[in-house]
Amino acid sequence: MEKKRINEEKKMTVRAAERALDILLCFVQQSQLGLTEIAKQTKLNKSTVFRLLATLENKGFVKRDPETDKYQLGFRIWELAANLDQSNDPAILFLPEMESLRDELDETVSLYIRDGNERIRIQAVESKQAIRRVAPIGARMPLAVGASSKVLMAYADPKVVDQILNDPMWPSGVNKEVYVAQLNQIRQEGYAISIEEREAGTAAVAVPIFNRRKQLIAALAVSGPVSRMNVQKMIDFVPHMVRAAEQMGKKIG
Amino acid sequence: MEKKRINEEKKMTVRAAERALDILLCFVQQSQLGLTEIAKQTKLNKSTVFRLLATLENKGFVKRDPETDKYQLGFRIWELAANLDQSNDPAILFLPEMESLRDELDETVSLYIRDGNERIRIQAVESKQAIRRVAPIGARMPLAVGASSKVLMAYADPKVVDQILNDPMWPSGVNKEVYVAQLNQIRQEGYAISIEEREAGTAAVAVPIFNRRKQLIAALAVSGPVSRMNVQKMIDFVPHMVRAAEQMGKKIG
DNA sequence: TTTGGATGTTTCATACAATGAAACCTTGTT
DNA sequence: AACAAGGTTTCATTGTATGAAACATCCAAA
Repeated sequence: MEKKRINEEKKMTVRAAERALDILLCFVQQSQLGLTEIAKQTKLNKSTVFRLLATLENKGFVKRDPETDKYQLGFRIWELAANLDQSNDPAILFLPEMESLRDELDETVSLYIRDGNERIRIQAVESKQAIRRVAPIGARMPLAVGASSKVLMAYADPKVVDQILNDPMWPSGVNKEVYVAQLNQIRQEGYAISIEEREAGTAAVAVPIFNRRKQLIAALAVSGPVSRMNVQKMIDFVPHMVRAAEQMGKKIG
Repeated sequence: MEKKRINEEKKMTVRAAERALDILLCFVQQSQLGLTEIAKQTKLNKSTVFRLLATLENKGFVKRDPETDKYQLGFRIWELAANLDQSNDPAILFLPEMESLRDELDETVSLYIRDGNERIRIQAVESKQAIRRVAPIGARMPLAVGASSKVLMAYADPKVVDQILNDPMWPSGVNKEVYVAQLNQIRQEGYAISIEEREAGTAAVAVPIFNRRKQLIAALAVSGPVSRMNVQKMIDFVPHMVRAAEQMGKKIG
């Protein structure tokens, strides 16, 4: 029962998986490779390479070029690459919570910040339902309409609100008194709802995200087609959204 | 007696590698995942996931977010994505035509190929309308239902059709006689229509794409919410789609 | 035609690598 | 302090990944 003490460091890795990844990495240098070539580069047995390639092909990570019969990377790499971003701003930082919320509520979740007299959608994760609210990241919208706009305004500095209300660009169709009254109500209730306010067919509910100093960071919104989003349902969403917003707030310095 | 036993479904794949790839694929849907979450999704033992993740991390395919301590995709995915050969891939080659078609019809356009007894959406450009058919690339669907499925089957090799119809996985709810009759009709008319066939609320129309030798390359589909997609409208789409499909076919060798 | 060399594929016995269960940490919450 | 939840490590057992070698295919040269 003697123990092998070859390596001081214990490897807790899986050899077969390691080899599969090594094979994938061969394609960093060359876009097309034959089985034998790969075996040579990786110093693995041909049979081993054959089976691992079969596995990779099976899962769509590599495919064979019908012309040359050689192997090349498959579509799965695109799928993965699409999900690759990271950084430190809220748009990235809050993504996990937004995804959880999307999974809970099954509707599109968006994140907005104010920029001047507009709001910007800085992040979004969409519902997985075939018919869903689609939310392009980076889109700019007026602060006069929409649930998220009102949340951003309700918790903004009063001076800023004043300035925006008196901006010549403020839409004449939106009554300022009514609007200010809505902001008061939103501050009391902690959420805002809009139904086909900015966009036909779409309804949304939004809550504020605060940092630890109770300063407004962003607005978190859930939106979908009016056919699925009645008022009661949106009110039921609020506690979930508030909890998510609190988690997000803790993440910020 | 039988000389050719095509597609002896014998697994020549490596389980450990398969599982590692399954773990990677979890990140297609979520950008960050904990070990336990992954174990749940893949139905693998925690220890197994731990070791495979260690392997993936070691090779740079995943890394841990210092903040959340969760796993996310690593830099290696970029290296691979940079080397994807796009030149002869219909999914890339046909993108311009698909975008034009989307702009013409203002509904989501998808491209499907057959893979075994399934179809895969290898490319999609979505309608710009807020409420739209959303079409994740890479999605796999059964060949038994849906407009694109039937187009792929209608123009497939009869032997292949036979094989798929007799596959034990064929859904018992789909009558084969009716199905085959539909395939005949599709061949005559040159297009297929489905209304809430595979997915509630969604309708689609599909046409075949042939290469110069009149071999089936892929199926081109336009889909949207049933509220916008009535039968007459879809029939009106067909000439536009056929023209696009012909352009695409010419692009292929 | 035969020969050879270079690919890719399949078979098989065997060793040992991968595995699941359970114990063990760590961290945060009540 | 007790608990829960996520992550890590250990260990015996087995079944799977493995290399060697045979087989198959192709193509080009003799």
